[in-house]
Amino acid sequence: MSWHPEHKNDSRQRILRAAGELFSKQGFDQVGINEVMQAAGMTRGAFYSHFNSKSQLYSETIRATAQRLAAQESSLEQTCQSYLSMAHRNSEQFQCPLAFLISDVAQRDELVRNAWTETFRGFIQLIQRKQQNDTSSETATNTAVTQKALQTAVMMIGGLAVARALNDDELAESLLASCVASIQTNK
Amino acid sequence: MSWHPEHKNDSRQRILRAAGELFSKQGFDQVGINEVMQAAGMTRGAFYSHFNSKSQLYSETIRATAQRLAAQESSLEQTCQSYLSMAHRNSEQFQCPLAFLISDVAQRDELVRNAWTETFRGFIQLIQRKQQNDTSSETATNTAVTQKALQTAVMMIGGLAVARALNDDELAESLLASCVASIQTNK
DNA sequence: GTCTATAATTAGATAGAC
DNA sequence: GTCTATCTAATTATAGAC
Repeated sequence: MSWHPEHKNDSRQRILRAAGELFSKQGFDQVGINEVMQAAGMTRGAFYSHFNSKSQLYSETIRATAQRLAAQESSLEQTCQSYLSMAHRNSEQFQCPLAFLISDVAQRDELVRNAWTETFRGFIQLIQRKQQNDTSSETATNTAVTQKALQTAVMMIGGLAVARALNDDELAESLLASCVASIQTNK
Repeated sequence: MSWHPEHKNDSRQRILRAAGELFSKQGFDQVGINEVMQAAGMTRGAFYSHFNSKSQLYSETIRATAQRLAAQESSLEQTCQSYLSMAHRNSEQFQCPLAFLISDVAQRDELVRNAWTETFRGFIQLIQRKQQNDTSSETATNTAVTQKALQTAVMMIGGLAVARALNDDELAESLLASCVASIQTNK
């Protein structure tokens, strides 16, 4: 079973995917290494030949999940609507770690917080690129562009995080719609 | 020491205050009952004559902390600026549970999620009252007023939560400023 | 009402066989 | 590289003395 050099990387990717889903759904502390490894089709003992610690798994999970999500290219309007949707809020897979782990991350070590912060920076750059595509020729200053991107990012990440915390589907749905409207007005 | 009928309530309030600070700072799972009780000046065994479970403590902590914060009356502009400040982000006390526990809450039981959701509803009503005080005579529809309040709430809660997650003080500070500007423009 | 002592469970991490 | 077995430490919750 361990003959091919690809095998180790396959196992690693399975672990990262399983961790991405479980951490987003249940939070870092409530998910054990045992649970992650079983979801990845292995047992506890195999974990430490892939990662040094549970904390390292966390930081790499944030980066890997975000990369997977950023790979989907589309306009700002399309991105916002699918990001701020009930489908994303209720999804078992493909949840954005910036929103689903936002308050969880603040309590962790430097490794994890750096991963989240750098992922956020990438998110801002992505939004800036999309906003510049929408408005063809632009006279706005650099700081104004950055400020608008920060506002859009907060509305997206914050809106999804609030919708996820709310125990009321109707309220969550109208809140998400209000966030989409806010971004389109501010465009 | 347990002669006065006020004594039990005093102990309870000390537990709720200690839990409010510790949960916001470190998250629910990373704080033990032992730690909470020591911060409140008691030992582990006394906990269960005040609360039935750790989860019940969590839900009551959210309500109690939010009530304490909502007691401060001021204009929307003042409220936003102190809410979206580095002082609030870095505070050891008086952190808003809506922001500091936002992704933590989504994973908990009904008791906790109901407490957060009802606190959020109170927050929306508070914002609506303040927004109506600012604009004297208003022709806006009810749904438009609610939508604006939801957007303001997401910008406040989301902005503070993102600033707290960021491992970069400068970026956090300019992000908070962008959120304040967004709310003032949308007013 | 608060204490000390303890029960019962679970976690992250390591050791060594294959 | 993955397995089983185990170490050590921490947790929530309970029992019973004062």
